[in-house]
Amino acid sequence: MLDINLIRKDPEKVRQALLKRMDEISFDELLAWDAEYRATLTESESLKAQRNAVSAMIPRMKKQGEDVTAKLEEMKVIADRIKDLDAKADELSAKIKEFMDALPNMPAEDVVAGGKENNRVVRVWGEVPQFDFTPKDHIELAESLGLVDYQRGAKIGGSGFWIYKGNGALLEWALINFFIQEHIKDGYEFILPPHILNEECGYTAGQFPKFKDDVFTLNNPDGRVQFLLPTAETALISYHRNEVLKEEELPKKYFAYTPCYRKEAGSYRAEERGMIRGHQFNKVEMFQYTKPEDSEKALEELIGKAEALVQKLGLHYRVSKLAAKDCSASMGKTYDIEVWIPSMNQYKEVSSASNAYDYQARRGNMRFKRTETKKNEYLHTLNASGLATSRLLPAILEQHQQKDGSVIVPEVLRAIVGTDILR
RNA sequence: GGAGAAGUACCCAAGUAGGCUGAAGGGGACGGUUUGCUAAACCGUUAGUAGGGGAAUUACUCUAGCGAGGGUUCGAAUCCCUCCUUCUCCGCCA
Repeated sequence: MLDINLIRKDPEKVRQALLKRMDEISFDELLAWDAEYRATLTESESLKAQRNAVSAMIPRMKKQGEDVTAKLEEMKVIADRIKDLDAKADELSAKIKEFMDALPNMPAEDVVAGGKENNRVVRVWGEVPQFDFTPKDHIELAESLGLVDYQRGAKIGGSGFWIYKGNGALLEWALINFFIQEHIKDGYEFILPPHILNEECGYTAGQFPKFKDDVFTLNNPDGRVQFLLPTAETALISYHRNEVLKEEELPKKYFAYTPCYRKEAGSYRAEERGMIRGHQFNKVEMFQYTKPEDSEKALEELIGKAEALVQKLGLHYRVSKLAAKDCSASMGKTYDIEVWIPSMNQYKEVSSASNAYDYQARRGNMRFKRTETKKNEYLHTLNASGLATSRLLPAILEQHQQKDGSVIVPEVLRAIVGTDILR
């Protein structure tokens, strides 16, 4: 949610910012509704003031034995008028909210306009691995090493599901555990949230109402909206919903491990076989609530942490700064970490680090009390995957494969996997 | 799943034959007096917030607000309805 005051004050500035990610946007209608809304409110409130005054008089008049029937009649008319005005105000405010809800975040100053094609690679780490043999893709490796069972995954869950088994399960588990240990070392608090969330979580995150179709919704007979989280961010953003935090407890740093459940309707591509895109994947997610002045620095911290993890796994990757249209709607600035998948001859996202600024905080009414001014201000919220394990596994298998079809286990995972090499 | 009870400010808690109770009292916190220091005692402060009008960052003013949302009424913390949450008991269960 954007601050409507910004639009009132300087609609053109907001418009220009949004045009980086939208084809067209006009605030004329919104501003007209807004003006009418405020006029209606002013009238209704002054009538309420009158009503309150008279209502206070009535018992006193009664006490003195005066006749109040004329006053009662008069008030009846005012009460009706108030009802009408409030109904009109509610209607306008609903329209305004609907409009505001649908607006995406404003891209940061330094975020360029346009889509994917304008994403800019800001860093590359390591080199594209060269093989003196014909490398296998991760599906072949996973099956030949007995790590993943795609057939039975589809049998029990449907297409887009797979099963980790044996050393594959251990490897996945080791990744999750490795990340958990690293985040704890860095002072992030470990959270295991519910996987089924209520509607407000989706609204606060910015997935609702626009992107409702992307998530698995429970079929509740009473019509109550509950859905499977598409990322732990959706849970963590609501952790402090409707709260006012103390300035001295900021920044709040959390991380969570959850599977992520996504419909991914229509987004399959032939090349994205195996574990590149599924309906359920594992991810460890970092999250920060910060003061406004600290969020830029926090974003750099998050992307740095995520990169350090990929480095410790010895995987070649690059970092891209996304153009405005490629950022998700709630985010003002996003970096992606993309890891090299040899068989695809492509980089695939394993982490996305974003600053939502106060966009989500407004939706979820999350503030902190500034000690100096004693005023409440909106927090800034940031999230970063650290990391999506289900996409790392293909990268590890493919990048660390040997001529004989074995795979070298990254050193940091060996204690849990229990072996240096998978064969 | 069945049956009950409850949700009031930082915390505890009073408050229903509807009307100067936007809210008694206590605790805590903060400030002060006393004191060499601490404790104790005493005095004082402790709704904040959101929104509208207006000054247009600070006066002023109005509105809303007693879990949330509706309703009845001239007027609701108080009456009615729906929902949410918590607690207790029963059932089921990792």
